[in-house]
Amino acid sequence: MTPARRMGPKGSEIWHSMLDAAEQIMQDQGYGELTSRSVADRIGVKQRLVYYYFSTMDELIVEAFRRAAVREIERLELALESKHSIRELWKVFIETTDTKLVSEFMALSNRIDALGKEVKDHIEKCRDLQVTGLERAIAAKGIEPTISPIAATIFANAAMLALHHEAGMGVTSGHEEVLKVIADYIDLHDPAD
Amino acid sequence: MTPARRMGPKGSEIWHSMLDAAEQIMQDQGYGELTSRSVADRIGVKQRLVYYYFSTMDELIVEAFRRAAVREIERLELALESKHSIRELWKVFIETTDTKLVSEFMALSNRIDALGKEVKDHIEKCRDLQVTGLERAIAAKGIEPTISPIAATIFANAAMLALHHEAGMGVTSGHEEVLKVIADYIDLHDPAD
DNA sequence: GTCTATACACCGATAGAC
DNA sequence: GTCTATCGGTGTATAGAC
Repeated sequence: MTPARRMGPKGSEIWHSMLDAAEQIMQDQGYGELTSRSVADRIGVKQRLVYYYFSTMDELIVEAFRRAAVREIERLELALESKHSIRELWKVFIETTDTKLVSEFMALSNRIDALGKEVKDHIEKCRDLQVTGLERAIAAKGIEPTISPIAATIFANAAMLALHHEAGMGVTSGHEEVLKVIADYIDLHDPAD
Repeated sequence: MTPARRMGPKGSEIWHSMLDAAEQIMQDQGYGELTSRSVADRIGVKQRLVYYYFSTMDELIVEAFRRAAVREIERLELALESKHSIRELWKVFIETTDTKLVSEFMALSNRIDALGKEVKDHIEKCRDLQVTGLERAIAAKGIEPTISPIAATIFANAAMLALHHEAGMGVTSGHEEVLKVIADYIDLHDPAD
């Protein structure tokens, strides 16, 4: 056994700022530009320090995902407690999900096995929360759902990702129509008081 | 003006095989592994030759996308001529679209401007063909559509991308339900004889 | 058309001083 | 904790021989 390299504390201020930098780089330039040097440059330290806080770049990436995933679950759980949970769950996704970051992590998960596992777990956790919220709301209002809660969840999330993606490229045809379908679905299953 | 470097002919056999290699590398390993060396290795030539056929790697990537896009348009146009055009259009997407490749090109389009333009044009072209086919089929059968053709097109494509992605990661919950919703939509708007 | 050889930049990761 | 310095590897791209 080679002795473990001396390492910095998880959760410290600089640890967080490195993950912040990593997120920003992936958003702005894609994972191809995410390197120990680009992270260090962005927060004004030397490259060597990145390897004091993370043993490999892959580990940094996995930690960045894990932190972002925890945040998203917290937002979803908060929305679930709301009176208008369907509306709030949808707002969490449409307003706070960073679709660019999502794509980068999904692409990376193909070549970093540890990340693939994290991503899979996270998707399943999110889906459970959303479906549970939808089912509960439907049961409470005593409405017959037009399509199954799980299918509705998948359609809504997939469409939102696509719309964000396309908008980022300058394509917007049909977007209004899609949002209207979703809004109608919400109005039907979670009517305002 | 620096004189243009001597270049190999577009469309030659080896030109195509280089683009084939590029596609395969992106599918298997992601665009991070797409390099002049990996392309050359895969077809058994030396790295230098890639720069005889393409002036930069970005150009190779754009050409790879352009070739794939032309193929997809051809498949869609063929499907449009069919009697059951909705069914056939859907089959083109679900059976022949390589979603992994799509994601890679979409990610790349954020940092290669020339590619971004190509991708935007292609999305719009595909959407037009699909929507036209759907509208025509609906008019021919004299049916009142449940949701607008363009929204249906976007939902279906987005859902298919998401399902493929998730399946690739081992997530399959809710997939059957989504496919059933789409199948029902098709049955309703494009009934078999 | 295809090759050898090479320039130069940048990557991940480590040794070890302060 | 943060640094300087450095290794070996690999990337893009070019010069120029055959």
